[in-house]
Amino acid sequence: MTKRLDDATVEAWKALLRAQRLAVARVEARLKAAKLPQLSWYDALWELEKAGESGLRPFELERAMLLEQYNLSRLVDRLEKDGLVGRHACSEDRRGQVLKINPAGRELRRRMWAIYSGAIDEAVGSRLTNTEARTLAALLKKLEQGP
Amino acid sequence: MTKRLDDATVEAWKALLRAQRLAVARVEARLKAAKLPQLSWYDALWELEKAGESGLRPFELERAMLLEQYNLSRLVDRLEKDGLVGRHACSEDRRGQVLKINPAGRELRRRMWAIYSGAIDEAVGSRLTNTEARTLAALLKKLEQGP
DNA sequence: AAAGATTGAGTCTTCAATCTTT
DNA sequence: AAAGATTGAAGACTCAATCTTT
Repeated sequence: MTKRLDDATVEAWKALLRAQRLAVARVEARLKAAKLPQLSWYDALWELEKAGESGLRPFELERAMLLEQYNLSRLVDRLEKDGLVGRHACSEDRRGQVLKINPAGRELRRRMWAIYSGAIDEAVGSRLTNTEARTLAALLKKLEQGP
Repeated sequence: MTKRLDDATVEAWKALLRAQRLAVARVEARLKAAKLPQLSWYDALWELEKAGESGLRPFELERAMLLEQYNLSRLVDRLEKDGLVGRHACSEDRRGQVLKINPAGRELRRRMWAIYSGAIDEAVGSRLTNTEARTLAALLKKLEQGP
């Protein structure tokens, strides 16, 4: 099935790039104004907090966040240096590690959410009705499907 | 007007981040496999090609592309170093310049489009009906509105 | 003072190579 | 050989400071 690239597709592509960049810029600006770190830190801390006591292997976090291996490795370096997460030996597989969030990491994530949630509402919630937001989410999820 | 952050909004936000990252990664991977440069090069070349003989001032291109000034300055450095665009003196305002695309820039943009268009179709077109694509574009455009 | 544009230094990302364990 | 993870070097981005012209 080789469909010709049509106008509606190009419009959707362009709008996707623009809207995401703008929305992320608005949210990041709010975090920065509150002297808080970037979104990627929030994502990592939140995944680790959800994982709880058992923590996550780097490759699991990597997949959850859609990051490259080396990229995650460096993000964890920074989080660890700031005492937000810990790298622990992995008993099942001696190649690997287990990442766990520290109390300071939970605390920072909480402070970030206070700002982040308001920023999401401003960037998305205030611009769409509830129904529109649901429709948008459903359409975007269709784009995530493989391959 | 302080609306409570609702579930639909959060879902839309998360889907926006994920879908855009995935789609851009897919498209960039295709360009890279064809040994072609990044999307930002395409955008800049296309804006300059549309502008034609009169070219664009850096600040105009900057606004069209949603880039910071310093960021654009460096992108233009790279395009210029590769002989794709030229910086010309501006007669109206001696602080400024005029950017114009070169023949080599037009040629590269054409070669990029051959890959890029197929990649957009794969990342977006093949996953949505025509109607869905139109709906998605319309909803995303609502997110672009000020302030 | 404000607008157009650039730059040095620092941070983050990417590429390719590496190391260890499976 | 393949999977988990890291690293040096190079590329791109960000911040704050700078320079010129308006």
